[in-house]
This record gives sequence, structure tokens and C-alpha cells, in this order.
Amino acid sequence: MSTPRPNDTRHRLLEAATSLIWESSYGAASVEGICQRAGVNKGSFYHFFPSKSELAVAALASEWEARKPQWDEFFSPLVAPLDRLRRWHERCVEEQVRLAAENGFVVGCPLFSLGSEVGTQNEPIRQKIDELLGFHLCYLESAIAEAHARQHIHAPNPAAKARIVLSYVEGQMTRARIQNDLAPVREIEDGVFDILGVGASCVH
Amino acid sequence: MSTPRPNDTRHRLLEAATSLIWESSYGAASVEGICQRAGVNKGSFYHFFPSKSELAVAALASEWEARKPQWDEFFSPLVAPLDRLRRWHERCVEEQVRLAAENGFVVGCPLFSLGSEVGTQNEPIRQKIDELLGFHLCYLESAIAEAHARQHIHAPNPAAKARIVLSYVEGQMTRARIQNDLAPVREIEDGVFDILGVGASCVH
DNA sequence: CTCTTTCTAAACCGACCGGTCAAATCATTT
DNA sequence: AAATGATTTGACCGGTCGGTTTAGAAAGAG
Repeated sequence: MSTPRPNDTRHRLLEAATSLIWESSYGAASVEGICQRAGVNKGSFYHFFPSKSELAVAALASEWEARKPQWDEFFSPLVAPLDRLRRWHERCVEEQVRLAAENGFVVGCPLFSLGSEVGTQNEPIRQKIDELLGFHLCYLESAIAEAHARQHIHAPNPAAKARIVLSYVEGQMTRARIQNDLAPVREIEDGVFDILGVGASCVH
Repeated sequence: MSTPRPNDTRHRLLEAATSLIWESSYGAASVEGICQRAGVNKGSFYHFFPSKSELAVAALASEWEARKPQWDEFFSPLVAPLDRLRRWHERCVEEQVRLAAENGFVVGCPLFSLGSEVGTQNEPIRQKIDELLGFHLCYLESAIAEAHARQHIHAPNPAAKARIVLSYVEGQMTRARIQNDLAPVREIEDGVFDILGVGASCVH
């Protein structure tokens, strides 16, 4: 019943794949390279995963599973809705700063990078990313809807507003990667609040 | 003095590379495949371009050169500033619809797809895309600044607003590719006008 | 202990990768 | 016609790709 060693090799492969794809790209991350980073032989790779693309899907799922608790915490109903966005952004900046220091360049959002790379080529990966971005949308919409209900902002259509915010945020993350500059990441908070009209008069 | 055939082979290679990278990705577009689509032998490829990556840079430059006149037309001072954005968006939708019909899936924006794929791996390509996105930013900022000056919108910081709009637009284009759905492209106009606060009271 | 299952090691596969090359061909100029 | 440089050809290179194979180590179960 217990899982004393939660399959170390498999787990290392998932982590190696995540980091390698994040830093470079799906196409540039070879199976050989992933195995090397995981300290594993190729035979083991194909014992646990039938193909490189299925590893990618599993890595995305595993990543999300690991991150979800933190999202739930940041978007907890105990936190004021706009503060959820603030803390979530704060966490994003921290992570990007750390990764940029580790890797020497800004890596951006892996969902968007990977999704736009293989979106037209690999349907399973595309679907998984689509699903995960849908989750992100839910968190945003919930916070925006509540902020509107409490009259902190004016957003009569929270779903539409959430799509705008998500696309903006992901666009900034990708620009940060393309410009190899953390500035776009850092200005996300101001941008989001500008989009949400925070500070604007809220007459009704 | 005349250039009757402006280097047909070279030009066909540029076009083949553009379309192939746009449809799939830089990594998935092989030199062999590009040559095949261009109807050219691999030897000819390396007669005109020293490497695949330099072809990509040349293709980006060539693409922009071909598109610039249209951008200048859309963003002509003769057009009302917000109408510039409308017509530009209209043109984007048309193109995406056509490409989606041709290829069977939504392709999104090649600058963002390519940029986020090779951004951390290939500096020359990264720089070229950075440059081109900078041009886009200029057009947007100009229209936004003028719209503000004419009091059509309230945007005291046009440069910041332009960055928000660009990231949002590119984010939507990428989401369209990832979702394989034209809806995000179609809603860009509404989103941009929402961001710009069109229709909102403009007290000052 | 042995049997069985799970996992790992390392050699191996054909295909394809980006890139090279020498020879052939074409279009101009003289 | 001869000469010349730009263009084109297709065979070819070493290397790496994603994936397979097989033998055996490890480990739990009886």
C-alpha cells in the first residue's frame, strides 16, 4: 500500500524533461540529453515511457500536480481577490529571476513555449497544454469575478476579462523570453491592474 | 540593369522556409523539407545560405520587407487612429482564416512561435525577431498616442499601453494556435478596445 | 532458496539530420 | 567561339535522432 520509493528513475526523467524543454525546446531536447540529465540509460527511459511525446505529456501533468497546491493557496478565498493576483505575480517574478540566474537567460512560460512549438504537430501535447491553460483561466476568472462582486473593479464579464489578462500575461512572459530580459515579467503586475482598471472610478 | 528574375531559387527558398516554419516549427522544418517545398536541391540551398539559421533570419527579414508597405498603409496618418487598429486586426483575421483553411489548423504569429522556440538557443534569430516586434510596438504606440492626443481614449503613457496591447494580441494569437481555434483571433479587436478603454468616460 | 517481476545497462538499428563537395550546366561577356 | 562566373546537381559525409533489443541485476513473494 505504501509507495516507499515513488519510482525515482521515472521521477528524475520527468524533472529532467521539464527543465530541459523549458530551457531549450521540445525539438532541441533529445531523449539522449534528457536521459543524461536524469542520470539514466536510454533503456530505462523506454521502460517507463513509450515515446518522447508521451513523456512530455506526463511531465506536464506531473508539473501541474506539483504546482496546483500553491495555486490553491495563492487563490484561496481567504485572500482578497486582487491580492491573489499580486501574490501570484510576485511568485512568478521570483521563479523567473531564479531560473534566469541558473540558466543565464529568461525562460518564460513553458506552456506557451511548448504549446506554440508543437501545437500544430502533436495533438496529445497540444490537448494537455490546452487543458492546463484552461485551469489558469479558471483561477483568474474566479478572482476577477469576486473583485467585481466586491466592487474593487468593474468587470461585468469576468470570463472575457480573464482571457484578456491571461493572454497579456503569457504574451509578456514570452516577450521576456524573446528579449531575454526580465523587465516584461516585472511589469506584469502594473499591466494587469491597468487592464482591470484598478484605481479607475467605479461608478454604477 | 533590369532584374528580370530576382533570384527565383533564393526567393523560393525564403518562401518555403517561411511557410514551413510557420506551419510547424523551426526544429521540425528540415533543410531537406524546405528544399523539397521550394523545388530545389540541397546543394543550391547552401549556395545561397550558409546555414539553416541564417536562412531563417533572411526569411524573417524578407517577410517583413514584404509586409511593411501594408503596415504603413494601415497605419497611415490619413486614417483615424482607432480605425488603424480596426483595419489591421481585420487583416490579421483574414490571413489567419485563409491559412487555417489551407493548412487545416490555426498557425498564429510566426514571430512569437519561432521566437519562443529558439529564443534561448539561437541569438541571431532571437535578435531579428526582437527587432521586428519592436517595429510592431512602434506602429501601435503611434496610433495609441494619437488616439490619446485626440481624446478618443485615455492613455497618458502610450508606450506602456502599446506593450500591453502587443502582448495581449500576441498572447491571443498564440492561444489560437494552441487551441487550434480561430475564436481568440476574432475577439482580439474587442479585447484591444477593452484594454484601451474605448467607450469609457474620458474625464480630465 | 527459487521463481517471477521489475528495472537497468549498454550495444545496436535504420532513418534522417545539417552540411560538403566536385562536377555539370547555364547565362554573359569578350 | 572561347572564356568566365554564377548557378545547379545529386551523391556523399559524420553524427545524432527516436526507438529497439537482449542480457542480466535487483528485489519481493512463496
